[in-house]
Amino acid sequence: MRRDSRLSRMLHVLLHMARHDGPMTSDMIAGMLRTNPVVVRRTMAGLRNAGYVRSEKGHGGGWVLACDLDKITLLDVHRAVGGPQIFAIGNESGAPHCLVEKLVNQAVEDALHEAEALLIARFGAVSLGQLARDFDACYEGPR
Amino acid sequence: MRRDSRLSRMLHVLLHMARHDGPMTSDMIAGMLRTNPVVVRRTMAGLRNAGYVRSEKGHGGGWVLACDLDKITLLDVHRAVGGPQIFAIGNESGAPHCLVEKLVNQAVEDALHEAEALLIARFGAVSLGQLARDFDACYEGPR
DNA sequence: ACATCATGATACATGCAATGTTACATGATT
DNA sequence: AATCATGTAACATTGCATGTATCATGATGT
Repeated sequence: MRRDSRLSRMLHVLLHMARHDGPMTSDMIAGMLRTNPVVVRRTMAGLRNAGYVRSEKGHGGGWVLACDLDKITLLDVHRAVGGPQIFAIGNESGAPHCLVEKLVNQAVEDALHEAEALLIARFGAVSLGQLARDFDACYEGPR
Repeated sequence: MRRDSRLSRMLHVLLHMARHDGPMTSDMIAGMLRTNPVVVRRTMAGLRNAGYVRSEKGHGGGWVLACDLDKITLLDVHRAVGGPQIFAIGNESGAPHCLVEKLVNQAVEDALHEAEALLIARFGAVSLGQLARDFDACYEGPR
């Protein structure tokens, strides 16, 4: 399976939207992401449903931010794009009949759950506003 | 993508091998895992290369443990089956041209690396010997 | 020797989910 | 009315684990 990059992509887009006057079209965004405008609309539909962006049709239309970047965390975006499976490894699907399998699955899942909890906590602790300020601090030089 | 269950499957097999006298054939193991003997040989080849099991051909042949379960951790097995990608999410493949993208990728990767480090540590801290003893304690009743 | 059993190895098929692509409908602006 | 942009549906592509078929190789038992 290919790696799911929707989170990164949407973070990338949202930061650019914050630094851009007026709406951005799906074509512009697709150019930035080196992909197809349909992929952009499909993915950003989740952000719109969550209330983070709005979209307008017609001349001068496109995508605009609908809330403060400080109100959005990485976790929010992760969930807005569908909250996909985090891990590529895991147990077989069905409930195990075998007691050994049960214990083994539990051991693996326990570790995965711990790692997931840490990841979710980290994602929840970083806001897009903070990322935007980090960017300014890094690339626009000190004042 | 389907979830990679080679780690769980191999742990399951190794614990059964420890509780089984004599070699186990790929057919027996395939029955336990509800899969195909070719899949078993393919996956267990990694364990053999790592020295955790041996395989013998012909009558009375099959798979046998080649070392103490206390010497094998979940991490060892994870690596022996190929040390596959842990996460289903991540950044786009190529190196980013855009500075915003660079920063965003870094933020996501930092969180992923932390979670991965925790998972690897947890996997490395659990031995198959310990799992076997846990099993006995749980399912064979107290003495 | 010879039949049988089991692994080793190769080649190809399948399933699944994100991604890519095409096509057309809908609504807003000029 | 023409143009622009999104919304949606349908289908193709890709990557990877898994499933499957087939034959070669080596070990064991008669």
